Amino acid sequence: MRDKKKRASITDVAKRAKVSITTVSRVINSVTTVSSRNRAKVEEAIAYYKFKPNVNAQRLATGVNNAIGLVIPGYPGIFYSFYAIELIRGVGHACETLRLDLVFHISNANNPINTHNVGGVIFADIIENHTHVEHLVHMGIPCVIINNKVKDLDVGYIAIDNYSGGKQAAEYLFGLGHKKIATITGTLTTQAALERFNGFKEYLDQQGVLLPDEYIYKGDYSRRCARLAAEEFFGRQDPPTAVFAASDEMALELIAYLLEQGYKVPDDVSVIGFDDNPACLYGPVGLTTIRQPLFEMADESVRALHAILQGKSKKQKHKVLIPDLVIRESCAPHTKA
Amino acid sequence: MRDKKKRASITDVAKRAKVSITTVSRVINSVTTVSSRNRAKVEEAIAYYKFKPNVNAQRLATGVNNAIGLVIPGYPGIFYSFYAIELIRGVGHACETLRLDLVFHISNANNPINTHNVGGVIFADIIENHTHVEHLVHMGIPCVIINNKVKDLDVGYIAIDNYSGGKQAAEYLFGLGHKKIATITGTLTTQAALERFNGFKEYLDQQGVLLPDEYIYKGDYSRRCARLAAEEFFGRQDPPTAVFAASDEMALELIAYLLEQGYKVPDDVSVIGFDDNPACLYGPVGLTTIRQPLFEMADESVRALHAILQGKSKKQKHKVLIPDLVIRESCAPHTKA
DNA sequence: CTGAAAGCGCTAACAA
DNA sequence: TTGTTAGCGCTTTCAG
Repeated sequence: MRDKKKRASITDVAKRAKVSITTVSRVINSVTTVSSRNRAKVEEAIAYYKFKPNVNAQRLATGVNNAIGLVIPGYPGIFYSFYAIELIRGVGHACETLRLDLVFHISNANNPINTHNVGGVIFADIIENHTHVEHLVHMGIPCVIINNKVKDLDVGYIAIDNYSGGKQAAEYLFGLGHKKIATITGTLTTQAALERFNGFKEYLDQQGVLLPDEYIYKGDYSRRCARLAAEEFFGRQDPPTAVFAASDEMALELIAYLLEQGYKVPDDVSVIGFDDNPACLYGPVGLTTIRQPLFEMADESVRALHAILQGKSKKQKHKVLIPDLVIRESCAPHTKA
Repeated sequence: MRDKKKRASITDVAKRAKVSITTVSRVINSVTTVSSRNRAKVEEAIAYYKFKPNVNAQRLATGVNNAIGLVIPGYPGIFYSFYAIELIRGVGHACETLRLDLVFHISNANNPINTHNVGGVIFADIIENHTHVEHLVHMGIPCVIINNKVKDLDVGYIAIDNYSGGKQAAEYLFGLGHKKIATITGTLTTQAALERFNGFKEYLDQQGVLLPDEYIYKGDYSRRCARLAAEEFFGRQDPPTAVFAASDEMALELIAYLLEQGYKVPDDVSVIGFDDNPACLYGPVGLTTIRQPLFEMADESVRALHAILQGKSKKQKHKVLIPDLVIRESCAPHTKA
């Protein structure tokens, strides 16, 4: 809408302070070459009008755009995942401290989003969005992808080594003497979940431990699927003695099921999760898990983009963080037979 | 940053199409008075350059700003609440369909946020932000507050009747024959949690049911506090037979505790929540709760703001939705003694 | 149906 | 240290 009572412009301020608009611009932008006398006058006028520079005009004039877009995949349930929440939190926080505008986009395959008017874009994930990223790259808009090592495009990425994470989980369980190990995977169409699973499976393979199909439940990070997996694993005659869940949420639901059924955790069944979701700290059993530094990843990605926007960096940053094992109480050595 | 390879501008398109920029502007804005011949030429040129109009220039020229800000209070844990997530989801969704830019702000008392460059602002809550809202109102920026009936400022609000919600919970439990009823409240510094508590308490008062201090745990919506409350309520010699938790999350943690301790839900203890958080559908016991239409509230608030931005509406909208009881399995009639 | 020209509010040479 | 001036990319009268 047109502002009824137009907001004061730089011209109004300049008039009242009896200086040129350039001088006003200078004090707005903290340029030092302004006499303290003039500065005072300008500041008075700014205060008088409660003047705020028009950001659109600034952006148009400078060509710099201090806004970044965050694209979150829009599939149902995404907002209930620790993953997405941590990223939003991390990106939001970083933007607030760097004084960047955060423009939020929920992507949706059939409703291509408009990430114009931002200086750069962060993708929380790249599912269904590859062509979108391509397009932005083509337009010269810098992109940073979180948790997906995109090598075929000129974009930055900040990921974690999911393969290592899965492997660490397997290693820990195996080291505890478990042989009958099951897993509930994440959404295997994502690179992250797939690598996590591969790291897990391949380590076990190398140790000569069989991971039969009945011990693999292809999940989607939801509590619901964790319960279904639990029913499947522990409904059969030869249940596993340890389970690796690809997210803490799933691990928690699994533990809840186990306790309901009268199993003891970790005495009867060891459970290891993935994420290090603090919401899982207050459950009945402290959850052993693989810590994924989501918040830091988000933070890093904003900083990477910021560096590019400021022209401080010209090349895209690629970074892979290593997740680590957090031992609490949900896993125990396998003793029986 | 300055774009290295500058994006094509309207001038480039005009040149290639051999028309004036005015004509290009017309096709961009779907003005009908353009010959189909010219339209075709312009469209070709637009496609050729993959031209996107510069939003800053558009906003500067028209004075309309199709971006809205969403302010989320920044206290720890906010991002783990169903409340905030639903609002973000709802606002995000509405913005996507209305083609508004959503600028996301995490407010923080000591770091006043910059909600400039938006046409209007939605506050997910108003804690610590009253002066901020005041300031925006003064600047002529329309604001809509969610879940807080602000009457002393010219702002819109979309809220739910929390008093009624609390009352309904009490009514249901009382109707089931319970007399020893406890409650875990939300953060009582918020209007919403306070009204919810008042509705609950006053109904019980009216029925002559005592709500002693030992049966009131002042919580903060976290699972952690729910567990502490549970330990307090059920650690004493005279535990309640029913509990109203001001959020489903807390109700769920309470139930988890109860099951761990060998209580049966709802046979030994009835539990009612608040929210209708779908994440609570897959627990061991279907949760009876008071449904709070957060998503709709968010949606409504965006539409209200949008109407104002479009000039279709001039007066601020005030709306109070009524929450409703959703009966599942976590409450049972009180039979004993 | 089309185009020339005047801004929108601000920044950034360039002069003074 | 200051001001003049020319844009940034687009919309919008207003003539034609």
